[in-house]
Amino acid sequence: MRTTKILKARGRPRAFDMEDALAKAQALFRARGYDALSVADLTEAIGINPPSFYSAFGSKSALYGQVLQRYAELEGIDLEGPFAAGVSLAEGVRRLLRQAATNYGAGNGTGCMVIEGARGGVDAEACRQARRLLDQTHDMVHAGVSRHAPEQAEMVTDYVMATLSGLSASARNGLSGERLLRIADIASGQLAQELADEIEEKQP
Amino acid sequence: MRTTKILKARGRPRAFDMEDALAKAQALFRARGYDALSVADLTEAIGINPPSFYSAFGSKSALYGQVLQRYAELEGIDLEGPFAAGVSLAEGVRRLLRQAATNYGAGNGTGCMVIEGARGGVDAEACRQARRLLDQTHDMVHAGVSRHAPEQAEMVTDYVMATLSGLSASARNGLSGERLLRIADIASGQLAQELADEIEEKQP
DNA sequence: ATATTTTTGTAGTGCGCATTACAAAATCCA
DNA sequence: TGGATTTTGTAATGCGCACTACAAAAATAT
Repeated sequence: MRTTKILKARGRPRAFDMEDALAKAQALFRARGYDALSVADLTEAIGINPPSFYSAFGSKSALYGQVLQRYAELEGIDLEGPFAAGVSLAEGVRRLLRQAATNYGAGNGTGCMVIEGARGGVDAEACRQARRLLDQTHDMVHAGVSRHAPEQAEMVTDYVMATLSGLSASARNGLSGERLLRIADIASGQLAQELADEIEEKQP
Repeated sequence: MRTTKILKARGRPRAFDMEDALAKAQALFRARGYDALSVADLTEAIGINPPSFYSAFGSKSALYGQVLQRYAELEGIDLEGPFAAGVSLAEGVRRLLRQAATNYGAGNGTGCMVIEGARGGVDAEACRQARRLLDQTHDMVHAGVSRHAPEQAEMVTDYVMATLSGLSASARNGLSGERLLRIADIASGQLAQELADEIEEKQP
């Protein structure tokens, strides 16, 4: 709708494009992380001065939160499809991990913004903001796994989240999309075997 | 030997214990990372003033390098045993990952100091120092794997390094040693399956 | 036209950081 | 005892950071 922008618009109009600014901030935060990116870096990249920055975004931390949300919406991986009805758990995990590998590999060595942000550094509040999103991801994976294998949900979720972290770290270490996909394939193949063994034990 | 300390010792003697100071610095750097730990934090923890700090360690970065080395020697995982003769590749990887899980879990939510340090943040030089050690680890894993399966060495090494990163991240997320071990078991089981499949394909 | 509202540019603010100048103190060597 | 050497404590230094005071500028509302 954007009624705010079109219908009203009192006062002096903004001299820069908001979407462009958010896109640039997202790319910078994703590449360098919260702590290593200064407000001066941001204002220079956007092409504005500090007062415009604070008037538009409130604070560095607030912009980071907005950008994290934007990243999750625009570039986050699909957590519903892989656990939909008609897809086995092993196959769902395989799809999830392959999707992550492709996604992280396409980021040009940046990995996942949420996972890397949640690892934290100097600013505790920024870390918390990323953690909130990562916790949401964790809960959605847990919910999806629970529908197939409630008793092993914690174990499988632990494994999936650890593998996502490993993929993101490997992406940041410069691994190609192909090599990331190979990691995802090994990781998901192993899980199929593990799940098959468990079923065997319970239904001999 | 410590000849330097006992035989010579000109000038005013040091008023603090060097080993204690290094141990404290190691614990702090491991828990908080390089950027989030200030020299003021360090001097306060050790119980000295800045001039003593710089006289003893040179700089924050130099102390970090020394402490990283110390960590690798004292708490690093064994990269030789798992790839020794008489141990299959799958079993070697299983031992390596279980060792890492136990090690990272014992760190009280700190994960691996080298892996986390290499992820970087604000200070590029500190990141490079950790990276150097992580590259050494990578090369040793690669060499160990190569002796068993030279053609798949890159793939297996990628997988092992990614899993180590995932375990370290999971440890920092607060997972218990038990849950980390379960992740390590699934991950090593998955690789064993993959390796078995490859052999099947080549010797049908 | 005038008042109102919002953004803009210039030029700062205070704070925490790693690091250091300096002189007194504590040891060894002659 | 006196000179050499190193560490110590006090107290700074300069720098980069997130953030802001202020007034001019650019739009709408009446």
